[in-house]
Amino acid sequence: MGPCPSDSSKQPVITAEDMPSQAPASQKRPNAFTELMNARAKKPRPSDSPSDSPEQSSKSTYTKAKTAVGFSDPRDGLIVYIEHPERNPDGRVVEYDDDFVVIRDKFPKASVHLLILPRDPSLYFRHPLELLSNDPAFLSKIQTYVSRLTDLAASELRRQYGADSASDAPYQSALEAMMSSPDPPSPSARAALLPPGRDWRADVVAGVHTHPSMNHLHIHILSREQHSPWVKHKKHYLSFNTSFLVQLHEFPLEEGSVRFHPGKWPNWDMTCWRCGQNFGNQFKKLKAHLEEEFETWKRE
Amino acid sequence: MGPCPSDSSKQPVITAEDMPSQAPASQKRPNAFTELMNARAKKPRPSDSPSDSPEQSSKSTYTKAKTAVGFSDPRDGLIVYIEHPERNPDGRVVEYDDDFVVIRDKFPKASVHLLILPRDPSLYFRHPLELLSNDPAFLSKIQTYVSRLTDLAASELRRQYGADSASDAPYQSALEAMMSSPDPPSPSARAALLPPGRDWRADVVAGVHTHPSMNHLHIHILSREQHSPWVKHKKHYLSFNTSFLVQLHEFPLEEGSVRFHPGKWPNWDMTCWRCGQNFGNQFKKLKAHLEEEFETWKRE
DNA sequence: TATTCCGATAGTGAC
DNA sequence: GTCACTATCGGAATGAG
Repeated sequence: MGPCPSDSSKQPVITAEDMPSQAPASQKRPNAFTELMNARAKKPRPSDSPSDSPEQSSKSTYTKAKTAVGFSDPRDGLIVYIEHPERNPDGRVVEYDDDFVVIRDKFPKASVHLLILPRDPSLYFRHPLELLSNDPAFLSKIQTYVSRLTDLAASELRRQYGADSASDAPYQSALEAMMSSPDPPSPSARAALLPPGRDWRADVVAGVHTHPSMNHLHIHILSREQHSPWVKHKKHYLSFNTSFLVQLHEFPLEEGSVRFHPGKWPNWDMTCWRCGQNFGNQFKKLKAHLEEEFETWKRE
Repeated sequence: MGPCPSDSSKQPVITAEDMPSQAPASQKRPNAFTELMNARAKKPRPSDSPSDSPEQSSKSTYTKAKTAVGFSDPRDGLIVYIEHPERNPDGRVVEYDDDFVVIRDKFPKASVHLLILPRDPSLYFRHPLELLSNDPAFLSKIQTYVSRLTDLAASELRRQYGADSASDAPYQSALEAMMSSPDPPSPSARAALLPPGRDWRADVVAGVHTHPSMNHLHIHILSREQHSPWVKHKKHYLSFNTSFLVQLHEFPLEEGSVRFHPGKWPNWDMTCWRCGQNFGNQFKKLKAHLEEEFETWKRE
């Protein structure tokens, strides 16, 4: 196989072989991981028996109540993943268990963009800043997920851009040599034998929006380069590149923090995440600039 | 010849036969009139000798000075008609003499839209409200032109829409009978022999903009129906359908009149000139409504 | 602060 | 207050049968 052109290499083709060993994927059925990342298959969650979940009926009641009054609200679009990850709607489910579903964002704002969806109905409509600031146990669980999913996102960045990256070249060439050797090591043994290469984790951010527009609680994990056709207007960009995004490592917020009330944040200037250049309200110019920064960034 | 579809009958095809006798066109070389309305030919003005006009050289100097500093200002776009009507630029010249040039507006905002352009360079940049309020002799000359050109515009409306008009039917049928008689009367004798038909003059307005955007003094004469693809946005419509247009019959304004300072007129609501319906800022809806009103209006 | 469509609004550059 | 082009900003609908 020759190198892929950059604009045709975005299909997730992660395999179990590509999974970095530092990702404790074994906690969460790594096969489901990688197969779901491929949008090919999913596995029923072990506890998905029809009778064991009282929330299941109440959730259905809730959904029906919403549709009974009229039309469905597009802001409720995440509920189908939360209630029926086993259906793998739109092929977006990456993994799930009793507590969380992880999906690829339907309108990704970066090369990698995952959402963590808590499944506990009592958490659906909690304000993310309040919850993550006041529920240490929940925060801790999320941090565990985020750490592991950051590795997943980093490996996906490596898959997409490793061949273009100068600083990843040692890893890439060592991997190629290893895989073409007569007796390749097992996947779990590989990482320890490879040079570190580029730290793709540094390009992954996780956090929540101060005022989410999708109704159900969700945590974003995405790469920071913001190279995506779905970044279409100012608020798309600002919502991931200002304090409107509260990153996981910033929690818990102190009570009464100004972060709870960002004011007229859509009026803030847009500044390049990489070089800091200020583009004011000129979104198109920012987009053109991001295209240039992307080309430089991926070659780092 | 069968009846023309309404959307293909806009080409000016006025002939000398069509000129209403009440238009004192003979004062202004009616042949030039009609031929220029056809955008086919023009005649040099009698006084256009190279040496008899000191303004001519000063005007050329002015033009050169403007172009010398760089590019020409599109707001000076009327100067070519004023200085060189004999060239009949773009075929838009309707008539001219030593004092005025009459052209068809390059971006007509109605079925008929003429401009009167005074040729005296000392008047070019006079404020139209001030000039028409304080120079009775000038106002009088303009009124004479406007009266005659209103007749011309009315005859053009008759040409375009007479066949569709219920109230013009007596005129139209009498004209047809007259022209198919064995011995048709001369053009100048016809009007006295025809019934009046529809009063198309009532649909013609004349006036000036309080803050013209074209630099050289110009007076508008146009039909009021505002049916034109060049009416493209709110200010186009408001500028002819509010007190921002000062009609000729309103002059002279009293000194200190509020008409000199219309304030934030582009924020005013748009209301239908015919039925008074208020469209606020909804230009597209107004446009659709004007289309309906046009169909009714022309059939009156 | 979900997308999408449509339209109103605003700034620019023309030459 | 020209036109024409681009882009920004703003509201409203948004499904399913």
